Order: sequence, then structure tokens, then C-alpha cells
Amino acid sequence: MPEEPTQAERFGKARSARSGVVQEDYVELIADLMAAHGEARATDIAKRMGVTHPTALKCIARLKREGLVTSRPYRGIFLTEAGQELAQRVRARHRLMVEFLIAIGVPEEAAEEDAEGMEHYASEATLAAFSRFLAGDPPRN
Amino acid sequence: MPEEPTQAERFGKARSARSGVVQEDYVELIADLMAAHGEARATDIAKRMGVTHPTALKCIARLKREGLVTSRPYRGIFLTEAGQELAQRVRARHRLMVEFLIAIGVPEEAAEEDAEGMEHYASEATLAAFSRFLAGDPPRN
DNA sequence: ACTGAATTGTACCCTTGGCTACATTTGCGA
DNA sequence: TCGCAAATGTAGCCAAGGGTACAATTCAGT
Ligand SMILES: [Mn+2]
Ligand SMILES: [Mn+2]
Ligand SMILES: [Mn+2]
Ligand SMILES: [Mn+2]
Repeated sequence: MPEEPTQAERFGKARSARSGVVQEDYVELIADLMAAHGEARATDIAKRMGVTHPTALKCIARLKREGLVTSRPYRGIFLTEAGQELAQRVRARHRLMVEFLIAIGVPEEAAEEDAEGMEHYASEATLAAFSRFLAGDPPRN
Repeated sequence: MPEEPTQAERFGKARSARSGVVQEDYVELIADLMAAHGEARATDIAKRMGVTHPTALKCIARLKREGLVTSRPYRGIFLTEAGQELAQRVRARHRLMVEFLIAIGVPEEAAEEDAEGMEHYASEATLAAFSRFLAGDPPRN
């Protein structure tokens, strides 16, 4: 039913979004760990992500390459300025997503699970709509 | 802030969901093409997905391996029973997602884009909540 | 019937994000 | 101080999902 080129563009955008998903989750988690324990250790990151430590290390190496994180051998991981900014945005988006789902009637645990995936694909327009809903603004007028 | 093992489980579930994303989109698209043109050709699938044809062929090979699709060399692609069932579920979920986003005040094109990514992570609980909202049921009382 | 464009198939390359197995370094407790 | 467990790092494997380049097949139009 939908037109060809537009649909291809939409799939393309979803693909682009997908490529940043893991980075976003790592950066958010690193910020959480620093806030909670004062530092982010590779082992803890791996444990919290539910992956083995080599997997975590490889992802962290990529974050470093992208300038989101710094680390020296056998020392902890630290967010750069860019990393901290990203973490803030991602965390705000995550919280909004969870709150919204709960507000619309999704049980808490399901909301947490679904938000972990859906958050990465919500555009500004969608986040704005969610905010309006939470603020009690009636949609659609 | 969140507890360690539960968060790891949530990330794990999001990872599992991620692994089926491409299959779901292909199956949905193949069903659309069959409905529209009576057949699903590899070229058309590639064009609509916005990828090159070898990429599409490789994904189709995987669908075949998973029993969702059949095809003979130089002939079209056909959905198996399992493939048709999956297509139906995925299509219904896609439509619900788009409708819901629009209903909550997201502009149509943004709704279409975001839905293409978010749909794959919405649990039954979330879909049910979206349905209730569309039916006019007030959430949370 | 032929031929050339479109379609399909194959071969090979890359990156991401998983894993296991093993090596190295730290740093705590005895 | 020193030895051992934990943490970290490294090497090498895999599959998915992207790509290019090129080969083979179909099939429509002359
Ligand atoms: Mn996430
Ligand atoms: Mn998150
Ligand atoms: Mn999709
Ligand atoms: Mn879809």
C-alpha cells in the first residue's frame, strides 16, 4: 500500500537509529554507575549490560574511538563532555518513555522492558507528544 | 539506580527483540507486495527496503532457512503458513502503533518513521494499553 | 529466433556485537 | 611482603546485515 521511495527512506532511518542503540545504552549506564559508585568499571558495565566483559570492552573501545569516553589501561572508564551530554539526553528520554508507558496503563515491569528498546526510535516529535500527554494536555484538537 | 540483575535481563530481552527486527520487516513487506502485485520479487523487496539486492537476497535466504518463506531460483518469493501468520501479526502491530502515535498527537510522517522502529519492541501489554487508549478507555483509574 | 536490458544469483569485503579461552595486571588480606 | 583472586586485556571465533563487482538467467520486443 505505501509508496516505494518514502517507505525505503523510513526503513533507512530506522536502520540509522539502530546503529546508535548500543552506544546510547552504554553511555547511559556509565553515567548511572558514575553517579552511584563514583566510577564506572568494565566488570560492572558488563554485569549490568548482561554481556561478557570482552564484549563490553569492545563496545567501550568503540565509544572511545567516537570520543564519548576515555580510559587508561587497568583504570576506570570516564565520560567526555560529549559523552555526558549524550548521557543526559538519553537518560531524560528513557525516563519520559517509561513514565509515559506507565501513565497510559502499561504495567511497570513491561514498561521498563519495552522502553529499553523503544526509546531509541522516538523522535523529538513523539517525545514532545508524550510530554504533552503527561502534562495533561488533551491530544488531537 | 536500578538493580543489577533485573536491568541485565531487560537489556537481554531488548537484544533478543533486536534479532528479529529485520525478519519482521521483510515478512511484512513481502505480504504487502503479494497483496498489491500478486507476487513478491527480489528487486521490489530490495527497492522498498532501501537496500541493495544482494542484501535482500541474503535476508531472504535467512527467512527461508527459518521456514518463513519459500523460493525457487529465478522465481518469486512466497510466504509459508508460518510466514503468513507472522506477517499478519506484524502488520496489525504496525498499524496499531502508527494509529496510536497519531492519536496522541504525533504528526503523521513522524509517526510512520518512529513506528517502523518502535513496533518491534512493544509487548502485548503495551499494545493492549494502546488499544484501550484508541478505544477511548481512560487509562489509570 | 535473437538479443539486450532487467532480474537474479554469487563471491568477497566490511563493521557490529556476541562468544570462549587464555594472558596479564592489580590490589587486598594474611 | 607476597600470593592469589578479581579485574582487565587480548586473540580468535561466529552470525547478521550492510556493501561492490561480476556472472548467469529470463523474458520482452523486434
Ligand atoms: Mn535502551
Ligand atoms: Mn535506556
Ligand atoms: Mn519495522
Ligand atoms: Mn513495519
